Amino acid sequence: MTNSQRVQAAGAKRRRLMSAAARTVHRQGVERTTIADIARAADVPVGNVYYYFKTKDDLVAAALDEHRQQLELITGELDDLPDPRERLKRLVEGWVAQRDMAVRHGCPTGTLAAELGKREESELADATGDLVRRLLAWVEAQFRELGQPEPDALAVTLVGAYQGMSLLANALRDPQVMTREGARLTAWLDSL
Amino acid sequence: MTNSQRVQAAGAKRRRLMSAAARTVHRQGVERTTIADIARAADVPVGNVYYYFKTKDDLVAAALDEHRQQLELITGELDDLPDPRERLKRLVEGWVAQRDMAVRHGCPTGTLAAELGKREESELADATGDLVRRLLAWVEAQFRELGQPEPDALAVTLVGAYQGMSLLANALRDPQVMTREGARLTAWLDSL
Amino acid sequence: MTNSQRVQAAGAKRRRLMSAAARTVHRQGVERTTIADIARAADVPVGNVYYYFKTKDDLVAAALDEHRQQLELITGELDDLPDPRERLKRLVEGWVAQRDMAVRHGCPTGTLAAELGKREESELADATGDLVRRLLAWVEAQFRELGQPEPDALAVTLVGAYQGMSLLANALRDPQVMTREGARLTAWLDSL
Amino acid sequence: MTNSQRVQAAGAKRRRLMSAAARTVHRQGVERTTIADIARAADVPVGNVYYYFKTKDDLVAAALDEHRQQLELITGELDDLPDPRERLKRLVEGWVAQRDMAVRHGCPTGTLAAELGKREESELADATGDLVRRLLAWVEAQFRELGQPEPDALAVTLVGAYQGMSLLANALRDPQVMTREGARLTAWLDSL
DNA sequence: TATGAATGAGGCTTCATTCAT
DNA sequence: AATGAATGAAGCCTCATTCAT
Repeated sequence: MTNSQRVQAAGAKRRRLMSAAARTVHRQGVERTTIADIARAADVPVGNVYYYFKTKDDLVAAALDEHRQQLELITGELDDLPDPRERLKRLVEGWVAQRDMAVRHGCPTGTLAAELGKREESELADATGDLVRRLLAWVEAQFRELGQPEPDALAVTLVGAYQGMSLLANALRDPQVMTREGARLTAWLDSL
Repeated sequence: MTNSQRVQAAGAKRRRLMSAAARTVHRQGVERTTIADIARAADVPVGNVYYYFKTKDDLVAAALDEHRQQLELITGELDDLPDPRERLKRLVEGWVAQRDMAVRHGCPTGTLAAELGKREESELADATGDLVRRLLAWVEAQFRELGQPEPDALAVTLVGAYQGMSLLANALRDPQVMTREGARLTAWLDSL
Repeated sequence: MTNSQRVQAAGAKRRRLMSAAARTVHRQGVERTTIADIARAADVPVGNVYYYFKTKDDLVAAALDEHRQQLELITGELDDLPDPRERLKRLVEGWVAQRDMAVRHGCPTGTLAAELGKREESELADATGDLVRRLLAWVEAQFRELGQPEPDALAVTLVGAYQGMSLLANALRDPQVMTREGARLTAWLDSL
Repeated sequence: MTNSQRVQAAGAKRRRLMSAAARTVHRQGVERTTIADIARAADVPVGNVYYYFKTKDDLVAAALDEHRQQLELITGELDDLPDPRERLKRLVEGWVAQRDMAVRHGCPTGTLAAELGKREESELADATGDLVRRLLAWVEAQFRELGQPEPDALAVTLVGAYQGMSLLANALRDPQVMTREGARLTAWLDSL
């Protein structure tokens, strides 16, 4: 194995841990996820986890970062579309497409925010806030490009609707919540 | 102390524990709340808690029940209003009035749903679903009384908006989310 | 078992833990002593230790307190002697009598001071300092009663000699260090 | 890099590790010092430490050796003085000159002895004993040269006083202990 | 020799739950 | 019913040591 391969492998391991952390925390919640759970999911010996992340909170932060990357990937792709309205509609489509995930575990970011939001003076709570703000900012930019007044309020409405429908779909174990609300949001975007 | 007083005191203790469980779990989340936390908040010796609730999950169920009682209290009062539209608007008003709580700890039911929704095959998850359904049913009844088509979808929209705005207000630590979205919902209800 | 007996038993357990902590820490040093070591020595289940002491440092503080009690017991008895010179000579005698302990593990307070003195801004370091000061204060009082000038300096000399001879006896594994130095100190006290 | 340069560099690394071990262990104590601490202080990668020292105990032994070298350096220089009394007085002077170090971390050898002396059947304990004996032997030689009877006992007294005053200075965080006791020892040496 | 990475044993601590009165 | 105390199963984290190259 060459040096660069080793570095790559090491980077890969770190990334595996980040992804495993994101996945496991989404499925089980922060507090019900143990380091051992994440280690197992990443196929890494428990003791070795601490070589990459000093504390469990660091791993949770990494999970947040993973979601941030996901977000940027998605919005980055949507940015290729010429029409901001189309971008928003595709965003909603994506949410609906993931409805089964929402039914089982809720929105990854939203449930993380709900759990971490209870911590006071916490870096993790702040980081979750940042992540949410990032999504809001992107959505707001689309509304602004559409020439809408109060694009920030519209962004809160749209993202809030997504959070609400994910939470209800999860609580009711009903994917229809996602499809129906998704359709409503799409219609609403078209009506603007 | 007479026998009936003792029974009453015991009932009071149980109720104190329920209320303390609801309050503490709302503030800290299920997993970060210990039995000792609840016992302290209820001013009940730890060992005694188990006389009233066999397990921690039972206490969480009791917290859910406490929220259910709250819900019934509120909807019961609203039912006194003659106009269903007014009832819904007052409901939204109540949400906005509690914005500081939402900012600090989110919606009690919603955050509980987010945390418990991760559990599979869990009575607690089911119970949370029931609680959410109860609210939805009441809201749906109002929309039906208003002669709206698809009152169930409208209920999901309204309650989802509440869940979403609570989550965002909490994540962003911003009460304005509640006031602005509240105003929008009120206007929407007026427009129906 | 009556209530008072139970309380007594509980107190006894706490005291057993304190004594075990003092003994074990003296024998093994702070860092090489585990909570499990102390629990075993006190015949208490590990988990139960935390009912009495919140942290390991608390247990070490308790060990210090145990030594403080020992010190007060000893000086209290010596205070019954009418002559302060005699008191000091008996103190030295006591040190020499314990020479085998010194050879094996050094002076309990001194070795604790050596180990904890490395911690900066530490309550334990402060507590050790207090304990040392207590002994110094008592010795100083005797020298003052003897009409000696600079009784505080003499106290430092005497206690310092004790610490030094204990350390050397331990390092050299030689009880003679204690007897010879003890004799010298006795002669010195007589010469004042 | 030539072969000899490499060997020299390697030797330098080894020496750097020894010195770092001595310094770090003196500051933090044996058990609170990690291999990583020493590696960092020596600016050597952790994994590389084991090329020079097989175990942590070997590193501690190296620290002891470092102190032995220091001792020999000091006594070697003092041996240049013609008068043994002067040599001893200068030794004491050196101790007092280092009072701030004593206040912060105690005597390097003494605190090591206190910590390692608790180990039974330990090579490290033996090695510490040897180091102490070396100092005693040198001091004893001076007293012998001065024609004092029982030079070994006098050596124990002097070195013991040093250990005692270092320990007290450290425990009380008071450099005055060093200056006052140093002055007393100097006067004592003059009086012999 | 040099080095980042890996490994696993063990220590501290928490906490739901049970026990003895 | 009431209560302090007891119990033990985890969970998080550290660290000496080893490995692979």
